[in-house]
Amino acid sequence: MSRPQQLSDLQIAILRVLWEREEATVAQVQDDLQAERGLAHTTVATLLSRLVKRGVVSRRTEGRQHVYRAEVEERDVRRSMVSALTERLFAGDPSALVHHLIDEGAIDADELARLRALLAEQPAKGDRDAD
Amino acid sequence: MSRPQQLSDLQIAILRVLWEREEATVAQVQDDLQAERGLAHTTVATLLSRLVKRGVVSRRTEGRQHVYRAEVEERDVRRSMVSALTERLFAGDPSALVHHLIDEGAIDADELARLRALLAEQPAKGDRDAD
DNA sequence: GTCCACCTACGACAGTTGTAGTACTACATT
DNA sequence: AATGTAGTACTACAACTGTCGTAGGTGGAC
Repeated sequence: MSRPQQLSDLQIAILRVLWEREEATVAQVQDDLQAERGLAHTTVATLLSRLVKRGVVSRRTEGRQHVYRAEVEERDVRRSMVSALTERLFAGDPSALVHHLIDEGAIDADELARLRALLAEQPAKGDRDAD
Repeated sequence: MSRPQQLSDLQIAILRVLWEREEATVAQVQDDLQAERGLAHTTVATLLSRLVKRGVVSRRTEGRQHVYRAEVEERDVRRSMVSALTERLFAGDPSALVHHLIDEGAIDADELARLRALLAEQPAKGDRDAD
């Protein structure tokens, strides 16, 4: 179950609302996305339906309204999308991705320090296979 | 210039061939992709044309053949795609992405050690803004 | 009891992608 | 010269995506 595969920008934006709210109606999703994207109510409804059809989102009917809920976890989506990207662009080597980020200067000094700390406390996790 | 935007899996696969070979004909690209994807010659030609049309790839005519060349650098594509992903999934925080990778255990002990070393030798690159 | 306001369902349409066939051209070989 | 071959151009088509509009149903306000 939950093989999130690849999701578009908009689809993720919608999921983000659902993740935050736990459950949401079309109107709530539309509202939350109003700032970044002014989508018509029906557009949001359509998107949600399509997401339901592919099992990424589920819904329950409450009165004459549908209440939607994400069926995939943010963590899983992150995992699958990051790993797809890593596959495509970094020959599947996640540390090459990290390398890239550092090289690009995408991570500022503060964050670098935090990462150093994180790495320091990270023991040999290599054999942690349990997933 | 070169605003690589988002590229699909296949498009990147093609670019990868061009990056490696510097220049390539349709036949060469098809050949190199033969293993991972058995695409018809015309399919590859179509893909390349579309890439040319959007400026990602250029071509030069040599005899009755076209010789294609990538017009975007791998590094730029990586940058824009990674940053788009970071935006979407990690609220634009690259270190959250690194955090995720480490959390997932995607990076094994060896690589972790290498990253520690990398981080250690990485000075305050925070003010390196030149891009 | 009527009518409005709110929702959903469905259809539509344009643009992109993956995939490939067909048509056309031009070089090379006999 | 005739023909085969290799290569490109163009067309096509199905899926998916982003975007809505319209139609239809239902509950609430007068």
